[in-house]
Amino acid sequence: MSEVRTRIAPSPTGDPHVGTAYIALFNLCFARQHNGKFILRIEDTDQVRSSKKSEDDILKALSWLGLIWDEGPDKGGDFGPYRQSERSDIYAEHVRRLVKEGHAFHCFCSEERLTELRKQQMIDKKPLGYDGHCLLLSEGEIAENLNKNIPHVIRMKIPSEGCCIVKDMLRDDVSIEWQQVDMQVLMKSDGLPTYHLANVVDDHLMQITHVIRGEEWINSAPKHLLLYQYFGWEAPVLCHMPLLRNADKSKLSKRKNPTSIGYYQRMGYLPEALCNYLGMMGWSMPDEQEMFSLEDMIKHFDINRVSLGGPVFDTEKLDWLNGRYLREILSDDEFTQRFSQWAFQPEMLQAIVPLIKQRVERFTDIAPLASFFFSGMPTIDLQSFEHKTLSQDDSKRVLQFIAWRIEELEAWHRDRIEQTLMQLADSLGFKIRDFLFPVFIAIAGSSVSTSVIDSIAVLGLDMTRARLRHAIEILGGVSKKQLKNLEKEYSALVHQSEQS
RNA sequence: GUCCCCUUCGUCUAGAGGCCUAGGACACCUGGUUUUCAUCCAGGCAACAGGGGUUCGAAACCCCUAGGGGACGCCA
Repeated sequence: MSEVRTRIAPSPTGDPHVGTAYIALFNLCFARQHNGKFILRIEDTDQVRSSKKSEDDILKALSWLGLIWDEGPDKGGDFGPYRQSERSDIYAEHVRRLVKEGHAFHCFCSEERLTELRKQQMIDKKPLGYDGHCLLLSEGEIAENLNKNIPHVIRMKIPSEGCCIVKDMLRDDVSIEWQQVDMQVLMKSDGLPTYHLANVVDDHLMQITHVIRGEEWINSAPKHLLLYQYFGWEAPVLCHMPLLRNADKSKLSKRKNPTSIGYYQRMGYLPEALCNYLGMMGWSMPDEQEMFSLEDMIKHFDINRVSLGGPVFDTEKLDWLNGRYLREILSDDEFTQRFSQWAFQPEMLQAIVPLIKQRVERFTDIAPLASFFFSGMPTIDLQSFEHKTLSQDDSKRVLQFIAWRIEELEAWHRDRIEQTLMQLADSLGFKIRDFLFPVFIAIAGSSVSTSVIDSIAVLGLDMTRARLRHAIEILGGVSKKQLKNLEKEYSALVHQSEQS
C-alpha cells in the first residue's frame, strides 16, 4: 500500500480555531502512526474573507501546539503550491475538463432567481437546491451569453436518481439520495473554485490517502465522491469526526465560547495540556490514561477508538489537566522559563507600556495597574457596577450590544474599536463617559484604569468577549426573553445606523 | 421544510452479548494532612433516553419513538 498522507486544510478567515487544532491533531496522529505524512494546505479561495494575517496566525498557533506538518506553504514539499490561491490554473484546467466531458455546465442564473427558487422550494417542502434551469441552454445560447460577458458559474451535474453510498471509517455506510444533492457550484463567477472542487483536486494531486474531517462534511461527501468518479480518480478513505460542542451541545462557536487558540494561550494554558485535552475529546487511550503527551498519543493511536457523540468543550477538565502539567511535569527551572516566556512577550509588553507609562511613578505601580492584562476574568461583583445614572440593566444591555458589535469587526484595530463604541454609545443615547463605565468594570475590573479602548485592542477579540460575557453573568445574565428583546432592539439599531 | 448523523453519571469517557450490582476522571459534597489556603490522601453523590424485539443471557445486535446535533451558500 502507498504511503499514508493526511492533511489539515484551514481557511484563513479569522482567528485560529480550536476545532482546526482538534482535527489537525487526529490527522497528525493517524499519519504518524502509519509512518505517513501530514500536510498543511491553506484553503484561501474566498478572496473576500481570507487574509495573510489569519494564515500566519494559524501557522503560528498550530506550531505552538506542536502540531507540526511535513509539507505546507511555509516549508514547501513535492506537491506544492500549498496555498489554493496559487493554484487557480490547475482548477481552471480541471473545470474545463469536466465541462468538456459533460459533467459540468455553465450557469447564468442571477442571485435573485436563486433566492426566489429557494423560497419557493421551502414553501413546496422540497429539498433546497438548483433546479437545472441552465442545463436546458443550447450550445448557441451558452456561447452567446459568454460572448456578452454575462457573469456565470460552473455547476456540476448530479445523477437524477439512485443514491450515493458514503463509506466512513467510523460508522456504517451512509446512503444519500442523489435527489438530495445540489448541483454544486464548482467555479465561482470570479473564476476561483469553491471548496468542493479545490478540495477534491488538491487531495488527489497531493496524494492524500485519508481525509479526516469534521462531521459537518458528511452531507457533501457525495459531491466529492462524484467528482472523483468524474475525474476517474480513486477517492481517499473518508473519516468524519464528531464536532466539538458548546455547553448547550450546539456546534462550538465563538458566540458562545472562546474558540481561538490564542485565547487559551493568553489564559495561561500550556500547549501540551491543550493538545492533551483535545486528544481526549472523542478519544481515549487504550488504558484510559488521561494524561498523555503527543508522542504517547501517536504511539497508541487507534482511530477506531473515536467515539461518535459530540464532546462538549468544557474547560473545567482542561483547568485540572493544565494544573497537573504545571505542577507535576515542569521542573522549577522549566516553570520559570515557561512563565517568563508567557508573561514577558515583547509584543504584548510593547503594546501595554504606552498605556501605563504616563500613569506610573515607580515600577511598583505597574502590577496593580496592568495586572488585568495578565489575568483571566477580573474579580468583580454586582456592587462593582453601581453607578449614579446607569442602572444594572443598562450596563447589561451596553455590554451585550458591544459583544455583538465587536464580533462583526472585520479587522481588530484600535481606531475601528473606538469608532464602533462611539457609534454605539451615540445611537443608544448614552454619554460616552457613562457608556464606558461598565466596559471598564468588565474589561479591567475597575473604572480607574488605562484607556479601555486600547485595553480591548491589546486583549483581543476572544478575551474581550469572554470578559464581557463574564460581566453579563455577574449582572444576572440574560434570560431567553430578555435576549430576544435585546436582539430585536439591536437589529433595529444596526438597521438604523446603516441607513444614516 | 428536506435529508443525514448521534444518544452511558452535570461534563470527558470505559464498555466488541455473560467479567456490569455499569468502571475511571473532572466538577460537587464529606473527612484527613497542612499555621491558613491550595496541593495531596481517603470516602461519597451521580448515568445505560423510552418502548418493543432477537437471545438461556442485552448498555452492547435489530426495529420504532423521543431528544440532540449537522447540512441544505458564487463560505469553508
